[in-house]
Amino acid sequence: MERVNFQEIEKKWQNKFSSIKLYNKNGKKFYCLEMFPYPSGKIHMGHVRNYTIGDVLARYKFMKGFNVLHPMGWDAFGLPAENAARINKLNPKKWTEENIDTMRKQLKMLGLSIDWDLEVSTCDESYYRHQQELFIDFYNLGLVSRKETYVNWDPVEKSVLANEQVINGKGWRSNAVVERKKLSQWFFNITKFSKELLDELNKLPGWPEKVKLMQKNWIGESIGCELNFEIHDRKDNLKVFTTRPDTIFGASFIAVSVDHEICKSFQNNSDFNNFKNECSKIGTTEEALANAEKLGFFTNLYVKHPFIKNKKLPIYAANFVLMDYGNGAIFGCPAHDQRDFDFATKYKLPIIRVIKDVAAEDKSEMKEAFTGDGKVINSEFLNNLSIVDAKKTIINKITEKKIGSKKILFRLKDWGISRQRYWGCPIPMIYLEDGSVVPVEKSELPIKLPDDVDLNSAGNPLKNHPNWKKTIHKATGKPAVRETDTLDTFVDSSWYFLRFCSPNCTSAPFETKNVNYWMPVDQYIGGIEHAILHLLYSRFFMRAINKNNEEIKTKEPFKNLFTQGMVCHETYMDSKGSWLYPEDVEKISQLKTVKKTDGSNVKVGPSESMSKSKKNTVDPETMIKQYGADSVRWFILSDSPPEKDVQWSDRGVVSANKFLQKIWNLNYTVLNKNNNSQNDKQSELFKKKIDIFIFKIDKSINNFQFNVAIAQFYEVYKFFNETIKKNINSQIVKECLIKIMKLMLPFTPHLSYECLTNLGCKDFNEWPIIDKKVLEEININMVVQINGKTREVLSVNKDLDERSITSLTKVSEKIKKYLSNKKIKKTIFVKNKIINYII
RNA sequence: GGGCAAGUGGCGGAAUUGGUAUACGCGCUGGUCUUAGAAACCAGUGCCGCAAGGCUUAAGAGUUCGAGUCUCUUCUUGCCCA
Repeated sequence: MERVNFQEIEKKWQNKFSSIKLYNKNGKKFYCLEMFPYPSGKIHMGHVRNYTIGDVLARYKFMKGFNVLHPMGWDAFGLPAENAARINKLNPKKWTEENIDTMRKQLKMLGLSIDWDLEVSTCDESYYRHQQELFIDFYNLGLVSRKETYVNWDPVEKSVLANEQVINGKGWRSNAVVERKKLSQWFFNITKFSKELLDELNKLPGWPEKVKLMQKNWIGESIGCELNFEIHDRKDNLKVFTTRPDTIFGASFIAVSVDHEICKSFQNNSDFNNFKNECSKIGTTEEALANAEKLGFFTNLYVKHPFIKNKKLPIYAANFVLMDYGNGAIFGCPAHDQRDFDFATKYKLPIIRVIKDVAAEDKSEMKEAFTGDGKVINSEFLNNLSIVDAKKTIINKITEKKIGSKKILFRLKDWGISRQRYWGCPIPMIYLEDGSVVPVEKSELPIKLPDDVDLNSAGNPLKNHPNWKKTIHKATGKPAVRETDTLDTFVDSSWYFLRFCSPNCTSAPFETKNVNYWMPVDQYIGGIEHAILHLLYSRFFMRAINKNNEEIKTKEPFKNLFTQGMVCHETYMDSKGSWLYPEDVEKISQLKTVKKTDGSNVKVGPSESMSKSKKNTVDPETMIKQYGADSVRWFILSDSPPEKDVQWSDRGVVSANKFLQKIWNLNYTVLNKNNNSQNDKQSELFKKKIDIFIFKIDKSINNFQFNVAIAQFYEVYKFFNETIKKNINSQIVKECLIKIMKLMLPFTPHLSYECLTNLGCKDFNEWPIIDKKVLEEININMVVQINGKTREVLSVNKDLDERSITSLTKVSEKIKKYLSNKKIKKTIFVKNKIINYII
């Protein structure tokens, strides 16, 4: 047996290329992009899977003649660098750059076809200066604003926390009780595009339905109307938003948020303040609101019902109405909204049914709100209408009476981009002495981050810096103060795909010509966890850039999206309840797993997504060193469909390695065989079968069914192995093997390069072309059924008609047995598939 | 609570989209080789049955000549939103 040293050939081929170019100048363009990584230290198996999928596709498209752009970069700003720098007492830039060097080296070990000459890093001045330019452009377009909002404030760290950094109401690091604090923040006005971002999801057939649905729900369009209620005995109105104007005749109260203007008169009322405090304890998530007991505070005020004379509705401040949705005021229709129902029951308010359930008899007393479809009742001019028609009618009436109008509300909020952090892109704005805020002149860009910051004190390091924020307003020469907040790192990743089109352009973020050539990204590949924010922000950015530069033709950045599954591994726990790394345990039998150090029993847990906290991780570099990059690539694609989770197993990678070893052996055998036989018939059949394999594998790759493609390679191997033993001309076997090694090239580039070189192949990068006619010529299997049950399979020529098939089945022993003395009532014949006799 | 997926051997999973269910891999069983093990190779492996044959895609019903695939009901699991 001829053995191959994978590490050796991988090194050899990796040394040949510093970066791999997949450009076919005359081919159609194909922009293949995987979500760029955060340089956290080392690559993990998730990266291996993501980038292997992308690499297979990029190499495949290149071999098919496409002009392929396949770049890589680093999402290099972010909080972990600041934390790591604080612990290790070094500069975040240094920490980040060291990680990038490590990870670039590791990615190269995987043999990815990346054009490293295009590499960008978002923490480089050469990148973020252009981001500052874009920020100023967006500002000038009216897409940036400054607003006061509530934030999670950590009083110890003196910093804003993201929602996920608040654990049980406490700061994740300081453990201090998080406060709600009103802060002035910068926003991108993404809501200006709400409608467009929602509607144009329809223009993305290449996106998973699931992701589109998630975005749709996130944007959350509600069509309803605004309605002004006249406050009784007062001159002013109360503006209410509702999605159910059809239930207006069932209204029995008004509920407003405790922050509503109307409540201001209760500022000094201790009962009200107690109530308000109670409300704030519930929290603000809608889940908490839905589950909490509905509480109200009666304001002693009433509104007039707009359609029922002399009817008054009481106004309550209620804990389930939020100020930041609609106008912070609703009308309550207890019969048809569960929250309103609960509230009305508690405060003994009338429950008036206005929608009749068509499917069921209405009982006299309601036990819960009815929210289904039905016909309108008890509603004067709306009676007997469907809900849809009633909505239209009532909105027209409201508009006619000039007491309101149709209104569409979105759940989507503007994108808050201010972060009180050091390691991010400085926001290029300055505060003048007169209190005004202006962008810096573009000629002053980049606004660089200082190197000498103190990360150990509480608060924003840039704000604490002795002189960084002090500057001069260029136009007036007067002193000014810089914005000390930095941009959310989602901003960095919202346009990096444009920068890749011209990464060295110094005069602008990108060259329009190049962007118009390469964009949109033809295939974007990444994790489902970015289904909403990153992808939505990027879609917003593309639209904003469109507004800024009318020559840009692309509106949707990602034409096709693929979301790969996670990499999972079993978990191991010792008798003390501590997690163990896979390399620290040994499987003795199916039932027994022990700790390597002391032989004690280990509890094996279910396979879960790899995470550092559960130590169920496997280090890619170790695996590559042990089995070779091609084996790791092969295994990560072989076991599961790429969109589903895959379970990492050592057995699996070992078997991948064994198979590639067999392929090497097969190459060796074929190279050393000399058979000059001229058995044309057998050779032709062999060639045809190989062509069919090529057709199938090509199709599987095209459909992202890499696991199926790999299964087919196993079949090809079996077929080759059997064939070699037969009397077939060696030259023909060799030609066919070259074709198969080319098909494997996107999966196992190193092995394929090496084998193809040995086989004397000159055109590595040309995908084998098959004779489509062979697909027609080859025999097919005809299934013969009696009463729908398969009784015989006949190998017959393609396209035989029913009569010829019948004459064949008549002589089949198996079929004769069933048909003797029976009358055939009916025959179903499907060409090239089945014939079914009903007896 | 709402929405969306998905349920196929001991396990990961195939199935040309309504036409041979269980491809391919793992594991397991037996064999060859070997002092032994590993590796490699050969054979077997859904269930019942000695066999002929019958049964089988979470459970149940329906449409159809024919259902893993379509429809309905139920159950279970996963994800997302609340």
